[in-house]
Amino acid sequence: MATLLDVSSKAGVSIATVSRTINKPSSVTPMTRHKVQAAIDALGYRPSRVARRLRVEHGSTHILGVIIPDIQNPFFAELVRGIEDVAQTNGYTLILANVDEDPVRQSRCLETLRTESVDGVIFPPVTGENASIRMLHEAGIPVVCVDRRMDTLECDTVVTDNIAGAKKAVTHLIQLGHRRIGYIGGMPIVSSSRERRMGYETALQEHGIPIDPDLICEGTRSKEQGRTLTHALMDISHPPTALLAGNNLMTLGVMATLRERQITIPEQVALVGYDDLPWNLALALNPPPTTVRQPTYQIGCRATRLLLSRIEEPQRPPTLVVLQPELKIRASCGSYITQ
Amino acid sequence: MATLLDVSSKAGVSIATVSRTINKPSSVTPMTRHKVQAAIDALGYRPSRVARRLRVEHGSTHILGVIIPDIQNPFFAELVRGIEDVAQTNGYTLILANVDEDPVRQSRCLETLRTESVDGVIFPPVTGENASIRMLHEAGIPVVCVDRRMDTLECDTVVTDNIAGAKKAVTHLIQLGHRRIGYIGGMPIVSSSRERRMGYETALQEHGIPIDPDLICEGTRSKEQGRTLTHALMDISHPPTALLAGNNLMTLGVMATLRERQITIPEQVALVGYDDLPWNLALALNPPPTTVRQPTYQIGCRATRLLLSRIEEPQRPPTLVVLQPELKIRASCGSYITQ
DNA sequence: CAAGAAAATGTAAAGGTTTACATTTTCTTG
DNA sequence: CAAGAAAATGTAAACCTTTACATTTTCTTG
Repeated sequence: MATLLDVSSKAGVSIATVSRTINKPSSVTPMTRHKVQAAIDALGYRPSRVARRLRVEHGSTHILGVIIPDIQNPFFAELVRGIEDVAQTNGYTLILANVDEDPVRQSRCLETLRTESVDGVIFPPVTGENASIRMLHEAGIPVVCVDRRMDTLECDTVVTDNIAGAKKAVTHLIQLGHRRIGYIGGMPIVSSSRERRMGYETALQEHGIPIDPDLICEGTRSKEQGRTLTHALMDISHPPTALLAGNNLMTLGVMATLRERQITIPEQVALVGYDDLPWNLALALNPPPTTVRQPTYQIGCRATRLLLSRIEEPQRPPTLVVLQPELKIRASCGSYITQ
Repeated sequence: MATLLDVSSKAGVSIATVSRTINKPSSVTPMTRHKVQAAIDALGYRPSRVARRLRVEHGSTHILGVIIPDIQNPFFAELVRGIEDVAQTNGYTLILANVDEDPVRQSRCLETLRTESVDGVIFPPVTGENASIRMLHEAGIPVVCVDRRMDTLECDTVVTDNIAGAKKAVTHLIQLGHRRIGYIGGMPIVSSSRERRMGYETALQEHGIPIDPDLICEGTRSKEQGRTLTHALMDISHPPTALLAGNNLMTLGVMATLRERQITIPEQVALVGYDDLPWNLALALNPPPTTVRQPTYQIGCRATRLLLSRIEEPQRPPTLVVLQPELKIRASCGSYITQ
């Protein structure tokens, strides 16, 4: 690999001049500029980002860190895509790590990002893990929370309005005549699950429907859990006529279980899922499920722009961006039922 | 951020001793080791990977670059997951870039990876772009090709046996009695598409069925193309009774189009798709499609191990790993039909 | 054209680490 | 305990850039 020195000696100038030619061409005679450029081309020289990074004090390393539970979850894939697109157009590169909600892996990854001195980090936090974030804070590395929020707004955050999303879903079911509506959601430590449950309860209350604890099931965000919880819910003495599934994995679990139990959707049980599937894949499902769709790609974009702006202006107070989800009505709720 | 110097002065030793304590504890008195460790803990010191990388000559930067068309494609998501898992357990970090099959974006990304002096790169090449790879070669950065192969085996490669996969699929259809089998595949510049078509043709030949060019459609790997090509194929005078879709996006496009045209699967047209869907999502489709399943996660793992071993031993001759795909028989081909 | 200002270029330090080599300390053994 | 070997530690250079400051060149203008 050619270095600045190689170029400078080939061009017959000092390394400072070469550096300047690259970073601030206006500060250099057209003549030198030309000579240097020729040398650069001849040698195929590219500045080492590593060396550059070491030198430039608070200058950009132009790397962003992204930590997510699992890239195979279409929600996070879409999120990452949004992040990467904005990052790439702004000349930033992405470091990606999957941590499977495992706190050990997570803190190891955050540690790595710190030692890589990335310019910023985007990740969905779990309540109470402010420690990791503070660690980054102290190292002067800005953080943007996505999808979930912290208890206190310590850093920029981009989420969707989960309460509104769940409320829309449940209200839809109520308007269709349902009174016994079950909720199968994720762990309440993650803020989004908590909020969705809150939206569920609010919608019921607003329509004067009592909240029946038997109809509320919470577990981890896995498909397996979706199955188990569905079984549990359908086994109670007076089972629900409609279900709200708290995330995409659970939606699939619920659908699979109902199919197994020969319970038809929407005839016997109506279903609204949270999180849409990519590629209009939902349309290929049987039946195409009505879902609460989050603008996931947007979340990624906004989060990244927020991060870039904070890198510019580190002292700006933390911002909270709340995007609105949308109810995609498809076939899993049927049409109005009487009573 | 505390530096070596901070630690050394706090511990009352030289920076060299601190460095040694970290990298080769055996070369240091238990007593100093203890002092240094205490200082490190007190200061929360972590070595800067950036500085380390600059110094260590051909030592590891412990970063791997991964370039893919689109992380939202479940195939690549699964691939990346395999890569990341192996990387992470070996202490490597991943840089990820989506390039949408765009050569400009791709070469820009490869350039970035070079200037980041990553330890190695994993990516699915397109025929004829050996240039980019050579560039990395010259910079001494090893490359592993996945999913697709180059014309000449210049670097380690991990693929599945696409010919065998397509052949299995088509043979299955032939055994079910089909004679007019259409092929809707991706662009022949990518080796996997080329090979799948080859497998398709071979299977027909082996059963003495003439190849009808009208039944072969090729386009980009998008869902839209899947739609267009399906329309084209079903509009010919003597349309096929069975279809092989060349990749996951196309499979979905085909299914959607057939549904639109009220053509039932498998009654009116049998279908085999290439690439399975994650999360057993295929089971939720209507009908669950028979697919050729690649061991995608495995590909990622193998590729990464291959890359790590090459980093260890740069001179080893290039290896080709071919994994076997599997035919997942589900409902989209129906059962045997007579004639 | 002189002289001072402005522009271009050069010199050298700094950034945080690793490591070859030099120096000091500890150990071994006669 | 002396003296030489072995072990531990220290010193300083190197990795490649950027950039403050110094120096040289070019330009401006009276």
